[in-house]
Amino acid sequence: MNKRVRVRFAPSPTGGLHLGGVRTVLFNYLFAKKHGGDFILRIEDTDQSRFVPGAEAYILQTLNWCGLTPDESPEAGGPYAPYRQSERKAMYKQYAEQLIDAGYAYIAFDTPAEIEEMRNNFKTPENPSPQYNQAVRAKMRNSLSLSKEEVDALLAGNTPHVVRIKMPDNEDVTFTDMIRGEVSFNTSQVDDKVLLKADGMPTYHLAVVVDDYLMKISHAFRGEEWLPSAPVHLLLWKYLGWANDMPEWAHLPLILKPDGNGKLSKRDGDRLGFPVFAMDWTDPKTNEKNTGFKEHGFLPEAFVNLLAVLGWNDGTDQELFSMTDLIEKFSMERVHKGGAKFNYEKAKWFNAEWIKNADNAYLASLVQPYFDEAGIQVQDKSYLEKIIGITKERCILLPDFITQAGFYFAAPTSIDTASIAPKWDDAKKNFFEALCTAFENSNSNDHTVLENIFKELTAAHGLKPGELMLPMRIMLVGGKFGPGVFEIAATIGVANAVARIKHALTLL
RNA sequence: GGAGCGUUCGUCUAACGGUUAGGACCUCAGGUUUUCAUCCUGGUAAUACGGGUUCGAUUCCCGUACGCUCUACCA
Repeated sequence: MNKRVRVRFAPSPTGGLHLGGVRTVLFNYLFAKKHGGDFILRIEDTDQSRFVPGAEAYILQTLNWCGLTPDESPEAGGPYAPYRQSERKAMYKQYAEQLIDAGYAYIAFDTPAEIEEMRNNFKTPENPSPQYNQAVRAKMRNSLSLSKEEVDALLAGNTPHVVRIKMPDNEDVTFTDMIRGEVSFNTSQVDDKVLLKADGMPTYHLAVVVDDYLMKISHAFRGEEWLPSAPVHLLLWKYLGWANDMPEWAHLPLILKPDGNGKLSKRDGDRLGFPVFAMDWTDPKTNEKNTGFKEHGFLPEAFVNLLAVLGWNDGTDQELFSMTDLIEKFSMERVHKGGAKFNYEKAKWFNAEWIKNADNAYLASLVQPYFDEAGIQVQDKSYLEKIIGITKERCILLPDFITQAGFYFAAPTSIDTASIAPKWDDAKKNFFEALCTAFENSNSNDHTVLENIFKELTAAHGLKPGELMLPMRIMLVGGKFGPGVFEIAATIGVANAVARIKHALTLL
């Protein structure tokens, strides 16, 4: 039982990656890295009708942004290529045939209309959605109910058909889930799932088993929504003769919408005003746009952190974890069984914490694009880093730096004169005019020098510093926010400060 | 309808039979900051319900309720 740890994330390329998907990746990744194993990205594109161009590239970009780069993938290749199921199509057929030959599967010729008819015929109040199972399969058109001659004739005539698993009657299938412990299903409750579709493509059920086997997957982690079909997969591993190679399973809890109940969906984000995708995603078919955590101004470290503790903790009070911490401390056994409601307020708190603790140069590189977009010119990189250092504790999301730090680079474009005007009078106006002169004469960029000048002048004018600080702040930064006024004046330079005060004076 | 899974403060969670049921977010009240934010101190707030087992149950068992997932030639 000392086989190499190999795990996979196997999305279908149908759209953007949302919180739940990224967390599944994260837990896979953490488990693999903790055990020195491999993390594989496999694209499950067996449903051509749902294929969305660009989705695969998007998924890969997202993983890279999060720092969850796969060891093997369609792009990176690897010893078990190809990693797209559509390119592995030819492999699945032989296993389907193997199952038919062994009596574990059969060929079914029923058309969608015939199945629909069956469902209508067998529908009762007690059983509103009849399944294609052992109770009805004898009444359908398949290799179990038809004679060999009929089947051969149908096959010779190229009649469209699928391959279905023949679920045994009343058999308990039990397995150990790493999160849930022992889980048990009775085969009578599960239907004869289609294994191979009429177009020759495998369904998820066949493909996941075959590929996990061929790719030597040691642990299979997926969302809780897969639990009910687990017995099908278990049986397939057994029927194919691979029982000894079967991976260990863990079904991850769902991430729920913040209000009400149910799985978090992309619609919830727009409805409640927060991102659910990792990065911006525009559906090329519908042009529907969903915003991402990245573009909202989240640090990837914060995003990974908040996802990790949504359903997992290390048993201590620690909440802030770096990727290195997570790799060291993660364990699947400590993952919760129940779903967790997503809370955007807490998510923002994680980001604020990460911004406060981040390296200034690193933050500068992340902030730069927002400044570019806002038209804020940065001449001196080290100046930017310095400014970020003194403003980062007031920022929750990266775009907050535009308002919290932008005034260090250019005079504010809008000045909140409305907050000054009510108490404005000539005495104050005279004071600020005198202050400009005094500042100019001092030619000092030392905040204590400037503060002393300011205080001496207020005394000379018979005014109180308290009623002049706020107006000065607003003149310098545009509003009621920011670090200490004299620190700001000293940082932007006394000449700039004077220019801003003079400009503001013309507006009052 | 059926099957499976789940259920501790509003939210995320800790407590692997014995705690005044702990922490964090949110919120509220103070303090620091002559702005705002940060920061600091403190408060409110939970074991779904009913039975067992046990000297003792948040914890183990059963039932009930509620919720979720699945019940496709989608994953």
